[in-house]
This record gives sequence, C-alpha cells and structure tokens, in this order.
Amino acid sequence: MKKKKKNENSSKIFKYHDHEACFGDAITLIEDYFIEKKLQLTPLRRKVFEILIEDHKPLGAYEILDKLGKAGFSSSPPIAYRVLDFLMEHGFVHKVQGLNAFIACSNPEHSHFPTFVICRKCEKVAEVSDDKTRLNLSSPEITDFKIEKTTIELTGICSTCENAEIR
Amino acid sequence: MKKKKKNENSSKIFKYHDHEACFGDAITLIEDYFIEKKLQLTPLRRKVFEILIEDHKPLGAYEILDKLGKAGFSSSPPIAYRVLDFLMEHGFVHKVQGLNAFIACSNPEHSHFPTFVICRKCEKVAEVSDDKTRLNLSSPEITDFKIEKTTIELTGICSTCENAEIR
DNA sequence: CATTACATGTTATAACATAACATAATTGTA
DNA sequence: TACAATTATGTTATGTTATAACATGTAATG
Repeated sequence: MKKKKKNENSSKIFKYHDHEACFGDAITLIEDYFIEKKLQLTPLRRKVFEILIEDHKPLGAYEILDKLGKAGFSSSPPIAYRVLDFLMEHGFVHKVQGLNAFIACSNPEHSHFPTFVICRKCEKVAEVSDDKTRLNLSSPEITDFKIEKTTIELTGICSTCENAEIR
Repeated sequence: MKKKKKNENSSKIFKYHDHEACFGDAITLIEDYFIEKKLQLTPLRRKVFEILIEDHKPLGAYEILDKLGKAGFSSSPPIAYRVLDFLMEHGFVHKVQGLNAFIACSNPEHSHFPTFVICRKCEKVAEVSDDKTRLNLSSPEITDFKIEKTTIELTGICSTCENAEIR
C-alpha cells in the first residue's frame, strides 16, 4: 500500500486523521505535561496511554488489562483502574459512560467539558471540541450550582452506517 | 407538622415541589399514555414506576429489586432491567449514567434530551428541561450524524453542600 | 379456542469496579 | 548516605451492575 486510505468512513465527524502524527504528538504532549507537573510517567502509565492512543477508540478496562498482560505487565483489575483514574484526573483519558469504556483525550487543551459522538452501529467515537457543541451552562436554573465535570454523549448513527442500513 | 417544610435545600435547582401532586400527575400521565399507545400498564410496570416516582431520586436496579421483593414481586435482576428498559423506551424513566441509577422522568413532554444536574455530595439530582440548557446540536461537525439519544449530566456541588464544606 | 405476541419467572454467568492490605520504587531531607 | 515520607504497583478477594438463555404464564387477535 503506497498511501494510507484517505477515508474509509465518509462521515465528516469520523474523518481521517494522520494517526502517526497524532500518536507522536500525544506522547510528546503527555511527556511535557508530566515533566512540568513533576509527575511520574512510569512505564505502566505510559503503556496504558499508548494502548489507548494506538487504538484510538474506547476500550474497556478489561481489554486494556489484556493488552497490559500481553505486554508483560501485571493485569489484575486495580492496575488498570488506578492508572485510568490517574490519567483521567490529568485530562489525558476520558470515560465514555455509554460504553463503560475509556478513550485517550484528543484535545491538547485538555478541555474539561468534552462532548462525545457515538455511532451505535460501528461504535466509532469522536470527541468534539467543546466550542463546537456548547451547552448553555449559564442558565439561571443552574447558577447556584458549581459544575465540576460534565458528561455529554450524543448517541445515534453516522451517515455511513445509516446508508448501509436496510430498513 | 402543619405544613410541609418549604425547602430544606436552599439551592434553587433542587427546589421544593409538591410531591403529592407530582405523584398523582405522573400516574395519570402514564396511564393515559399507555391507553393511548395500547400498552399494558401491568402491576409490575406500575409498581416500578411508582417506586421511582415515590423516591423521586435515582435508584439502582438492585434497590428497585429489593423494593419489588418487599412488595411481593419477583426480584431476580432481569425483572427490573426489563421493566426499566421498557419504561425508558417510552420516556418515563431515564438512566443517570454517572450513578448507574434510574430516575422517573419529571418532564411531561417526554423530552428525549434531558439534562441532569447531580450534586456529588448530597447526590441530589435535578432534571433540567432541555430548553434551559441547550446544546448547540447544529454544529457543522455533526450534521451528518443522526442523534437518537443524548446523555447530558452536569456533576458538581450544589450551593447548600458547598456552604457546608469545611475546606 | 387456537394462535401469536407479549410479559414474567428462573438460573446462571458475564462484565464492570473497588476494598483492603502488601510490597517496592522514588523523593525529600537530616 | 540513610532515613522517613510519599508515591506507585502488586495481589487477593469481593462487591456491584447487567445480560444470556430458556421456561412459563397471560393477553389480544382472528
């Protein structure tokens, strides 16, 4: 194959992106962040992040554990959950609640208010930057409530899968 | 007690509401809906809905099962999950993903795009009507994606709990 | 009153997540 | 360097949430 296929999926939202560049950028980003914050980017943490970046789709904790095991790491459940919690705290991983799965954050600015678009058929997931789909969080009803975290997930069907559906 | 306490919680979002009226209204609403749609509002389904309306807060499936058991119904897991799925399909129950819990829908219009505001301390949950906090769903990035369901949950701390916090 | 669809019952197990405690590595500091 | 404190990982056990698969019962339709 001379060149990568430009786009297997015609949906704009799941559009092609340069994965090698993405991977390298993400690693650099997390390395710099950890140095700056004086955190330990241990082999385990790095591996978990790499697994998620490589797959570039949501993985269940036990899928991650399998991959850790195959890579020679311990693979008892708390290992994965602890590292995932840690990476989530620092914005490098998000949990996709609708899938009980975890995905590497694709937003270098570490938005705390990510929006996920999830196709229920192909299970592709896109993280949409929060300035694109924005909640009106200034509603008077919620002014005396301090939002610390948001879960915004839009589930449906992408145009590719819809076109393929018979019904 | 002569009159109900007006408001134990000062947060506007978790404001007082007339629970007896709410309960009656909700039952009438579901009865009418089931008749209109020619669905069976069986004793089991009615009971599950009543349990959720009475508590008026999110309950886990196994909490619901306990209450079903105490009321003389079968209490094996599929019982609850099946009825909850059914009630969710028809918009009378929502799942609060952040709590793995289920709550009766408080919106007579059965909005398919509910927003939940969840206090992480007192675990109170408010359903905010979707015209109050609205996502910009017309973003060009998601125009070729058909949204069927949304999960919008705002987790944080309500003013009552924040005032009570020491730190 | 039979047939079909719908609803519930039951057993077993899958999938997801954490508690509690042990050990090891790293960092700060006397 | 040696010590203490903190941070990170390892391990066992168990808790919690959810579904598969199949059996039985009940209601609606022709």
